[in-house]
Amino acid sequence: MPRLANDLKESVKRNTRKKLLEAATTEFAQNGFRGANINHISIAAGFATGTIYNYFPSKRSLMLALIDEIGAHHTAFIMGKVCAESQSTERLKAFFNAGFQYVEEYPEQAQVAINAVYSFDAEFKDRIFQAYLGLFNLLTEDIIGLGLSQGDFKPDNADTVAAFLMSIYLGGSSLYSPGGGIWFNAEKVTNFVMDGIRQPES
Amino acid sequence: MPRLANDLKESVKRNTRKKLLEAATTEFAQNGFRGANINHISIAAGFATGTIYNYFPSKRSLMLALIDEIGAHHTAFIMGKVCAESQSTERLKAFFNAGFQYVEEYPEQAQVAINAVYSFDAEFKDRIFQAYLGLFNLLTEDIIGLGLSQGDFKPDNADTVAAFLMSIYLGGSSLYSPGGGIWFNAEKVTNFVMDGIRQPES
Amino acid sequence: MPRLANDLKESVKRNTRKKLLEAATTEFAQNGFRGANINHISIAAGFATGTIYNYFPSKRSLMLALIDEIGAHHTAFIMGKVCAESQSTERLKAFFNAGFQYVEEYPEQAQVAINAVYSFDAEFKDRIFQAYLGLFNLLTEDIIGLGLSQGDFKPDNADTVAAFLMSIYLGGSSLYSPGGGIWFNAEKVTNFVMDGIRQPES
Amino acid sequence: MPRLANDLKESVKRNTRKKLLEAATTEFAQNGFRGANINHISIAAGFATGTIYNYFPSKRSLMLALIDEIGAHHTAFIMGKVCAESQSTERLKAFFNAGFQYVEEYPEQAQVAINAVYSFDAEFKDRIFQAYLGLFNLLTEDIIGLGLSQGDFKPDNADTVAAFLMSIYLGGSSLYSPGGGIWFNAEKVTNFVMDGIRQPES
DNA sequence: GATGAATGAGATTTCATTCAT
DNA sequence: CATGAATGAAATCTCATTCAT
Repeated sequence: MPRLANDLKESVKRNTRKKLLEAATTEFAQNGFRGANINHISIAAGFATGTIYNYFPSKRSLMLALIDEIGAHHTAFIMGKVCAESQSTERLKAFFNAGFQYVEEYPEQAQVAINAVYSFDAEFKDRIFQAYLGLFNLLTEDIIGLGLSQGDFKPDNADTVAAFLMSIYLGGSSLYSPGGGIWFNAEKVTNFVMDGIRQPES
Repeated sequence: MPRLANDLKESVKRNTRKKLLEAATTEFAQNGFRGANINHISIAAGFATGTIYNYFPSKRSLMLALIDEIGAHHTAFIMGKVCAESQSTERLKAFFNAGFQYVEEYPEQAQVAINAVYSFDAEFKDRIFQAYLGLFNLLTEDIIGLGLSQGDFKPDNADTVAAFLMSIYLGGSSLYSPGGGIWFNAEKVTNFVMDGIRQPES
Repeated sequence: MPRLANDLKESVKRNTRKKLLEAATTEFAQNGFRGANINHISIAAGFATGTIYNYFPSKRSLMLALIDEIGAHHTAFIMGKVCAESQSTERLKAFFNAGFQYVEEYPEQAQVAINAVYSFDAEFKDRIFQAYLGLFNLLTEDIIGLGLSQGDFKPDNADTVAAFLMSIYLGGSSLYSPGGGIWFNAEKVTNFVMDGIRQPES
Repeated sequence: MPRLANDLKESVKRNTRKKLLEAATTEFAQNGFRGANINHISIAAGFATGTIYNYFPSKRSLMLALIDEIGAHHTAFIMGKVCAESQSTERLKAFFNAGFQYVEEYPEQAQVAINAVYSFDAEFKDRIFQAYLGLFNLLTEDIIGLGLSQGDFKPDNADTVAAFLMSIYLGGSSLYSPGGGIWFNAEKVTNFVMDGIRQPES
């Protein structure tokens, strides 16, 4: 077979997979895993009902793939903005800024991620934690760890602080409702948090 | 019909309803609303499948009733401990203490409440916010408002602060896993929060 | 609950189960396991599609239950006629007579049993062998064993002869086609077989 | 187009068809007609899913072609060995010998043939009987007929005896399990049968 | 009021077949 | 002629709800 034909097919497949994942994001965000209808996803993506099974062997595996996809996307989004800063304080601010911005720009992806975190399904929970390990490490090492070593933050266990900050991010994101904005803005949250962890100037 | 017989009947009905709600709590906590099986609930409560429909016209209305029940219970539990204190700072501490204690003592109720908060179902979301209005008011008026008027807390919008504190409570509770305890304890959270909202002594 | 109401319900259930198994026999006989349609079975039995799942948790378990049922029925049918005779030769004749008679009277049950024997499904194969163990023992002990001890049959390994006779029965039954009768009759088969296993008179 | 190119094309097509039939044999043997997956067959044969439809218009027609193929092969295999003998008794022995040998050497082909015999599908049943007509005739005329005319066999209706022998062959073959050999060997079966049909020496 | 057998719409998944490249 | 992505009808199974007893 000619090289071009092969390339074309690969690109068609990539495109179809992308469309399916996009449609799945919307469906899962609106209806949750159990409420989502696989056939609707295929149709919404512009295909016949069966097509999705050429790409994902089951509804469950589609969800897992989506978790991976979103975790990577979300992490990369925040990581990019955080790493542009060099001061720990600025990085923390960037973390919440980028984090809340992600929720506003990609509300459906955020919703799916939250679904997974609060899922009754152990596999989903495991997978989402895996998918966000990079983000957790970013927080632990490149923000809190840096702040501790730079003397910007009060001495404390980095993991505990990270868990706390993640839960603040999670709690804040959960309260986001499209159109209504987030109840409290990133600036405020950052200031608040900074008050709690800042090393008092002596 | 004699008065006593009527009373007995009423008491039997109340008891049946209570058992059904208890079984529903467990089922909903473990499987979520969509995953819950109405017939299993009835059986687990010690009745036949149809019995539940003598008390609740539908699965949905059962869920709504459960949300009301849990909201009232949860609010009363925290309110009792908070109002035993008179200082705003102590009240705030009591809020987180009682709050996390509730999650540990009634993990299934807490799980159902969290499910409802993160539900895709607008009606559930509305209802849970209604059910927790009392708790929100407690926070806004009897803790933060008091702290502001007592000069313990930095001037700020009470609602925003309340939303922030609720989201911290929510985030913390969500991370609770039975046996593992809560990732960060009430004391730590309270201290942290206090650092953020305390009026600096002049 | 009154005793009578309970009895009534039990009898209703037994009746429903029986109707479902009857309909299943016809459907499986005509279409095989894979070709059979569970919904058609329920409808043919006079119920809604879901009813069958109140009695059998899956299509597979329905098949297994049917195999058990047919095996017991088939074995009892032949055993009754065989044990009415006391001479080994007469018993052998009765075996083929009753065996072919069963195929003619219950062609669908026979077809389902044959399906199971030739199934690609290891579980079905195992189960049908279990279900016919009694018949195999009847042949081995109460016919061949008896014939050997009575000196009617040529000395040989009883199990091997039993397997051979079973395969003759199976082969003969398989060739049965409704309306066309069996290609060769029981008398002929018995005589034939007798020639092969009879102890020559000295 | 040059002659040679045409020949080449023809040979390629024959080869492709052969590979497809081989893969189909394995798939049908393992999973039966309904359980077989057409796409798997194409892939297993080393082609794309669609290729099989360039050779067979449907799954059903593939099965029918396979039945023809196997019938012819099976018949030729046995016929060759039988016709090497001239005595009816030796031919009968050769029939069972070759028959059981075929089952051992070509277990998948044998399995497909047996499937077809016991199929619920009238068309498959008809076709397999057509495909084995030659073998049946061989038995009727060149073995039993010969035995009768040579005075080796007891007078009887040749067709009935043939049907009986076929059913013995079928029963024996069905009991074959790879590795375990056939429950009773050709020698034994032949002796057994000979006892039944031999003309007693006067 | 309690019972539990029956209901049937709806969901996931399979796979023979098509057809544009 | 080969390819393989796409198709969509059909099948199994679930379960909230009903209703006669």
